[in-house]
Amino acid sequence: MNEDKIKQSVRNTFTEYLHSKKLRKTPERYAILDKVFDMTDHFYIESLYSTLESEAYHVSRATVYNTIELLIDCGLVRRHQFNNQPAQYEKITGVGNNHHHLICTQCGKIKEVKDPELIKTMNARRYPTFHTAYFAIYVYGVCSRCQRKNKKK
Amino acid sequence: MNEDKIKQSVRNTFTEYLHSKKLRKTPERYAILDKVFDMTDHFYIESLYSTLESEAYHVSRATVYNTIELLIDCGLVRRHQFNNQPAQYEKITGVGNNHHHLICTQCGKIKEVKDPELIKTMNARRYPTFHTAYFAIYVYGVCSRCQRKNKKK
DNA sequence: TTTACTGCAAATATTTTGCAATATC
DNA sequence: GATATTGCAAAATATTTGCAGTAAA
Repeated sequence: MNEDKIKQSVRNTFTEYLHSKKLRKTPERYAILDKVFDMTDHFYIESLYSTLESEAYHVSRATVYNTIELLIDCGLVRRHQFNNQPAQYEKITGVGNNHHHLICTQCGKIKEVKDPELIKTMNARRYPTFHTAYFAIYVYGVCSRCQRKNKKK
Repeated sequence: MNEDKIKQSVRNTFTEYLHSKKLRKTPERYAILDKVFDMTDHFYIESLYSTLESEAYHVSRATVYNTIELLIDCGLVRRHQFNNQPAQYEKITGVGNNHHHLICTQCGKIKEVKDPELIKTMNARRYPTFHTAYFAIYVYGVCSRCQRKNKKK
């Protein structure tokens, strides 16, 4: 699926969601959705906001915060929060869970890794009385770069 | 292992850590460590701080923040952060990873669940060039209480 | 025409920082 | 005695909120 088709598909998802919740289909919301899906990596509210600004599309921060909340609610975006850094977000394309995160406790760098077997195992898990929607796996440790740095000392 | 023995053991761990990093062994640090290990559940900096205050042991918030950072660094405490709530912490006793978390996306309630098989699977994972220290698994969904609430509507 | 949504600015809340006083090593 | 750590207050930062104006339905 190419980028345009993905965007069209997520726009449809969003439209359905807005419709079902009786929320309004404003140009701001679609502009934000589009920029979110231009992002190739994790992003912050601030980076999303300034990307929009840099392209001369002005929306208030309040609207960015508000819209991201909607995108999370309809499953198009997920939030991550590490240490006491500002919240990070990532777009969700296709199947919700297909990777997880390695987080370096020294430099804070985050790497996505695919591990289909583990994902399969996780998907098979059931917890009584709990309706699972999705999950997140964070592996903490020391990345190769920091390992090398440590050796030098 | 009873509570006193656990406390003695974590005090030793902390002392070794402070020693190895050439940090000072202040009474404030040990008082905070002790209160952390009195906590039976997840806690906030603020709840830890006010517990100390209520027992007439005064430390500044800055010291609480600073000490928690040390406890995380030496593996006695872990941080969690959901939504945009303040950071939550939990003490780590014995083996680091023996439970994971179910988080209700509606009411925000967090439940710890044991799932030894899954933990075993996770512990067996290896990621090239990455030195794993520990991991966290968060399962998001709707708890039983909220499921019932939703049905009523 | 109704009222949900937007932008802006102010408010809130958590965490961090600067600095003088104190206590550990 | 040197300096790491503390307490306090102020600052920084991220996010939320109130409100008046605008636009979607």
